[in-house]
Amino acid sequence: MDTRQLRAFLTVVETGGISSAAELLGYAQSSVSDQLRTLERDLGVPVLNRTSIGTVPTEAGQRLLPYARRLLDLDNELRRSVTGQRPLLRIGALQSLADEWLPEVLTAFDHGAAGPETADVTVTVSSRTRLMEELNEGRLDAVFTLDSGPKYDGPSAVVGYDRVVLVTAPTHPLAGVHPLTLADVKQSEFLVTEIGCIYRQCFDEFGRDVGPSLKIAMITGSLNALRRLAVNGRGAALLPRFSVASELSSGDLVMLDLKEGPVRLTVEARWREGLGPAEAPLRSLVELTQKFSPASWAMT
Amino acid sequence: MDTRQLRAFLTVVETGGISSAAELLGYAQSSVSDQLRTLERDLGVPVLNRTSIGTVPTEAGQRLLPYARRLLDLDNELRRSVTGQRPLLRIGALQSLADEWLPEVLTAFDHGAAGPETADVTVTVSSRTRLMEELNEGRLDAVFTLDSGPKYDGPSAVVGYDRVVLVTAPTHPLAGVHPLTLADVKQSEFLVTEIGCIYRQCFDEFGRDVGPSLKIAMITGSLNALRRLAVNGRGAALLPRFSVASELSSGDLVMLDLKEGPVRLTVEARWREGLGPAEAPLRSLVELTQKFSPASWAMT
DNA sequence: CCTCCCTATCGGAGAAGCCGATGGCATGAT
DNA sequence: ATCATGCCATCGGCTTCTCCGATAGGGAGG
Repeated sequence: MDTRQLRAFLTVVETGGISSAAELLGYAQSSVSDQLRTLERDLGVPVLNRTSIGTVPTEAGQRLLPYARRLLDLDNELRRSVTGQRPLLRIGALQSLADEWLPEVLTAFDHGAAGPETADVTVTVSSRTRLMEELNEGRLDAVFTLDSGPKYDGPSAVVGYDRVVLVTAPTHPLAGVHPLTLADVKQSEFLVTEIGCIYRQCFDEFGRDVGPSLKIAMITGSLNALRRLAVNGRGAALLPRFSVASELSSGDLVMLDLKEGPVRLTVEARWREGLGPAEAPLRSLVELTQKFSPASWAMT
Repeated sequence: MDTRQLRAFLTVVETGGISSAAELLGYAQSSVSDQLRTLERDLGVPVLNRTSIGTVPTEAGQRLLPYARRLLDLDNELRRSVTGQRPLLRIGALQSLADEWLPEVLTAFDHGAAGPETADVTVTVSSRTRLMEELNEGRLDAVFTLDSGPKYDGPSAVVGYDRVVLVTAPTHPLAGVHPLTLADVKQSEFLVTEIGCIYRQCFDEFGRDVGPSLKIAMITGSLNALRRLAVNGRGAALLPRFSVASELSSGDLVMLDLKEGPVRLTVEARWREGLGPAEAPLRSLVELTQKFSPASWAMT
């Protein structure tokens, strides 16, 4: 049994085909085919169903899948441990968290941690659903996400809270209205992100509460673009407060004092069991995140 | 990375030399030397210190050791899972437990368990210290031992209790004495096992309580030999009651009613964490052992 | 029916695995 | 000191495996 064979198998399953796996791995197609044949001869059981449109795991292959992942993980962990490197902690986060919050936490972690609690940290930015996929498939060790989504049955911890706020540029018509009513809000145009994004979800919930008449001025996939548009007075946006913390403090955006609608958000850390040497650093990091919540994170 | 290389490394460490490992594995000495060189080239770090009297792991090799074991374990588990075999549960036990108690428990387990709680069970008989060694090194998944010995920091459960009894053949002079006093006992000659055995420990404790004048008639390493000697009237023996249960019920041995000295024994199950698919069967087995304690096991 | 994409197979070149034999090196006995 | 012993690395050889490019088969979709 060879890690190459397991990696080949895993890549075939993940890419859905032998040819694509071969290209990804830098082998000839025939070589991967050979490797798989060797693996199946070794195991005594076919693990892949080859069809003319692709290759999918058999029942035995599905049983093999988690083992292949664990073995390859263990192989990486082994190499780090043997060569005396620090353990690797692969975390994932939503873009907003990765942009506005993780950098400070991670620098604090780098400076504060010591002994067995240090680790090399990689951060992967992705959507909530993809983050959970990667966590479940073992490509990530831990994720930080804004709550919601299906239940997670692994270990987790609440890291902090935030609320959703309605922001505009200070020059925006709504910015001077006190107090602000829902009727005023309905006049304005909104900047929103694409469906599936946490911010879009907030907006949709807000829309359900307020009524169906909210006007969408622009849809963008990039959080930074959306913020810049708001700063330039192109409309209002409904966002977690921490994600516009710097704009609020610099005055580029103002928070409207609307009583209705603000949604409470929970920032949660979720991780895998059996992390090995990365477990201690992760726990230390999670504790740090809980202590680290800046003033702007407090629930008001 | 290849399982052969890891197996070679592990065998070298366990046998203390490359030549011995090669012989054990069925390779030529030069082949194992090659395998190790390949492994070290792959890892980029020397993992073995070769000397003219043997080979021992370097610091990096000691870090490699637990990973090698886990990987090889995982490889075996994988093969079982993929080929649809039941998980393997490797248990170890003291000879007395393996002889007098486990057979019935295991047949009950075989007949009663179902679904994911079945497993192929292997039983290894060994001394308490070796059992704990093999458990810690991952060659056994669980052990059943009579308590005592150093603390164990893994999961464990008390499976039952027993007491130590003084037995002789019914024809033995002591058998007719009622009530029996310590003075009577000191007249008799004892059959004992070798140092290190649980029975010998009972005897030694008894000796400390009674006084230093106990007479040893014979020392034997075999529990069966000791029992047959007792049955044939060659002396008295101090043994856990369950280990002579059949002889007591058949009348081949009688239990002397000595008030002093009986020691309480705890039968304990200890197992590893991270058993994988063998965990559910083990828990089921442990529960079964707790329910299964026959009447003769009750503490009186 | 033809085309396209995916995969298996084949033959050859190169690499790796394995072996037996040899030699170096430290230890321990003579 | 010297020799013998046991351990390991190295070398040349044979075999086997690995990988590749090219080719062929076989279903899906136009």
